[in-house]
Amino acid sequence: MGTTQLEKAPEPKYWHLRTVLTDALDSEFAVGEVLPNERELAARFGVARATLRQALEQLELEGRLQRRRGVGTTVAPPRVGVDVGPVRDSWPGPPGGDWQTEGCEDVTPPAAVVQLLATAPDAVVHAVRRTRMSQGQPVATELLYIPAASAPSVPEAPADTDSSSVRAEHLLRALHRLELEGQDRAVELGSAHTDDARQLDRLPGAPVLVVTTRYFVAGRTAAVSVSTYRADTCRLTFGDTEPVTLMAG
Amino acid sequence: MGTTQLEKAPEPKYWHLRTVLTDALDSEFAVGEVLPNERELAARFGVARATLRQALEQLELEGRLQRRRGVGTTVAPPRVGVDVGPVRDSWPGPPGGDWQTEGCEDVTPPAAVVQLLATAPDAVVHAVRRTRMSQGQPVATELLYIPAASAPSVPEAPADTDSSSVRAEHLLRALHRLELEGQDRAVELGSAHTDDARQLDRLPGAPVLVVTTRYFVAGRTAAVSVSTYRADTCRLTFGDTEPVTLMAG
DNA sequence: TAGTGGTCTAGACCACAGT
DNA sequence: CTGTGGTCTAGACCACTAC
Repeated sequence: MGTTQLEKAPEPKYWHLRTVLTDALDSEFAVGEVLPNERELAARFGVARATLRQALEQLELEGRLQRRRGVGTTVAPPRVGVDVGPVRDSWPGPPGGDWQTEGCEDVTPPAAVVQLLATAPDAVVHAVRRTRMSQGQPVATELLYIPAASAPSVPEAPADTDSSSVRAEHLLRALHRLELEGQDRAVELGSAHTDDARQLDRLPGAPVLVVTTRYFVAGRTAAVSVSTYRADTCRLTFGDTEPVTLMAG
Repeated sequence: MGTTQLEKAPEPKYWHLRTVLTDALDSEFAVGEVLPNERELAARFGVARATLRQALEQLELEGRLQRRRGVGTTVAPPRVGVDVGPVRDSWPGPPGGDWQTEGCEDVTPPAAVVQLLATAPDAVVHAVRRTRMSQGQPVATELLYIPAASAPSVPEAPADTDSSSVRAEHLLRALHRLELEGQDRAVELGSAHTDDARQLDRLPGAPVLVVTTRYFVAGRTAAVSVSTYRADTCRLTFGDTEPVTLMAG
């Protein structure tokens, strides 16, 4: 046998590159430091730029790198833990939190939401748009779908003079008057659509964690929120228990 | 002005393709149906294969498509909701669940886990490996890290004759004897490493949802589990409240 | 063996940020 | 303007599955 090894499946180059770069990031780079540009890195490793980029994409997805067009590739800080858990079953609102309500529209929600709300397929519901900030950066956008039945005090077609964000506050207050029985969450991977991508300062298709929350009132789903978190920078935390003394620096 | 439009930023081809294909999947394809191969699709849309593949990658990431080398691209079924929530604060175990314990090893855990366990950086801890099945397919692998202090009844260095999976059962039973005070979860995006990828029937680097759970006993972290779920096929559900009557088909 | 998706290349051009 | 990452191309070859 001419070959000294059986070597069934050679590791792909981009995966090996990812490993090498991971180790380099751990040992030789500081957070915020800028890496050499892609063309130089590719040359240095003896691969095509596309292959090098495949490795960088992995690392960006894992939250190790941050790439900005026209600027360069920098070492990303550790992911920020954003709390998504049920601190207490409660309605969304602006109680000192880091959420910021942007405004509201009347829309026919996507099919998945229609199914959760059990409304008519072409029914128009209120939709409050909010943004979540963390450490000065937007980390999530949210669309809170509120069927008209859940907010009867808010007029269907508001006067144009009624500011969109004022109306959003009305809707949230209307929700708070309902007695919340419980909620329900699901997390899945998605890709940022054009609007979300722009708000999150990402390109279309960027990986996001989509958190879908159902709000129950009187045995029915009174509202549904769909929150879109940047998957590269966020770690979603669920505090299932009362806060425990942190023991890890 | 020669141009009739301002047209600031034209949509990337791969993103437009993704939209077109999404609509096509919604209207013209059934679950399980196989799509034309990539070379033909690329020709049909008048783009290079790499561009077409960029769109397919998006759709696979979103759980709309399933691609298998040597076979083809098929329309994926809707994501399966796997429950990850605190049905009741409880230790992991095989109480009729869909978890299957594979065996155990003694390892020095990764830095992130060491930090959570607050053990010495080079300390060896027990690690029970489990796999979660759903609808006949593996959807997650898990490594449950148990410091020796949390399972004093299990010998440090077992006889080789002691089967790995038998020892794993011993470790789980030892945990069950401790009074669990609470738990803690975090979800983030990761990429499947070589071992996990193989167990999940994916390629290295495949997107996964990593669920990190801390188990608290006597005010300290008695164990940490790191579960790796296929991000393309799984939707993680957190039943924060007692089960509510489903109302959406 | 034939056909599929996965990897890799060596280019080109574009959009954007900073000067 | 220059330099960066983002998009796109037209090929080639490889690994795998199924017949």
